[in-house]
Amino acid sequence: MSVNHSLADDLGFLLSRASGVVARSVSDALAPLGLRVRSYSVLALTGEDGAGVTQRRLAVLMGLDPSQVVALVDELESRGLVTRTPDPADRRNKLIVATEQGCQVRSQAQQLVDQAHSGYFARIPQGDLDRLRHVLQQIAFPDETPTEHEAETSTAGE
Amino acid sequence: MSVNHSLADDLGFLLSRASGVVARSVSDALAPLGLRVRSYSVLALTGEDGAGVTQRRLAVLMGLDPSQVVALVDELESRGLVTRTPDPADRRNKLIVATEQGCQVRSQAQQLVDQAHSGYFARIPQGDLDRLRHVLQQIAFPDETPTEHEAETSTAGE
DNA sequence: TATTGTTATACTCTATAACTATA
DNA sequence: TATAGTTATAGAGTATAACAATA
Repeated sequence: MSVNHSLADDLGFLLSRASGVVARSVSDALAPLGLRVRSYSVLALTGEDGAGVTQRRLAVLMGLDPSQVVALVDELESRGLVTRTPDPADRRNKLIVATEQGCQVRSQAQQLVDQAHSGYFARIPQGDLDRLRHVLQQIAFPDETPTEHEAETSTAGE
Repeated sequence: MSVNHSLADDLGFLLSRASGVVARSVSDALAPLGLRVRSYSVLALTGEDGAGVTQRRLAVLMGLDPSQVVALVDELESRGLVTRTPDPADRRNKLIVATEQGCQVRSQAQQLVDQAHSGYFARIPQGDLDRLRHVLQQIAFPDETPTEHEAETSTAGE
């Protein structure tokens, strides 16, 4: 399994290159909104649960150290895009919720991100993209049992 | 194509997460050899052409700015793993060639990288990995016509 | 004692401009 | 002039340890 390596065939290298290409494109697309990939991710995640997300959960979901989340939330909060309120049930938790303005910026951002993505993904068949998504999820979250939030994608082909 | 975003389904996000997971693992695996992902890539690329590789070409292949290549080559050169000699045909070019010791370290490194990769890729069917590689190449090198430098590898795939 | 968030710090990675030497 | 390499620098991303507030 380790014969005649060409770096252009190395999956780790290709992941890094592809990730960089897309991230740069997304970053450029988000610049007009004053967002970067990370702050966009935070904003996107705050929209997935109306009750709010704890910073700890943001860190887990984004694969970051909790200390890195602080500055991201600080910035969004100072711009009035999210609020940071202690959870009444457990005051150690801070619940991050998008403001109305934050929701507006988020949907604008999602459009821009989609445009940027389409520049790279549009030419690739939808089935390939679905398989790509599935495989990437396996790599990115190796511990997750796929049946948890995935039950429909059954590749099992050829 | 842009409905009901969940970040866990966002290809850009998944690329970044997966890339980070694998890169960290590879980086840890290479630590005993005093290499990081970047320096390993340089070393790997020097092995693909016996005549040597120019720094400019390294920069293009790795998607880096030429100025970033300098420090990488400096480090490998100071460790005696590569040599940096002016091209007699065009003395602006510096040809980077792996030394004998560099070749030894490279093959050790490739084994370690393979082990690290297998931790993530082994459970994924080979056909899926081939498709993944192909799609990633399209994303990472959108301008390339795949037949250009893929004519000789003839991996008997598809 | 354990957990959430926070601060501080250091290191790596990335991006850019200006300089040199060769062509 | 144009290109390959180099230097310098600033910003963004990443990793770690220590601390305060709360459970």
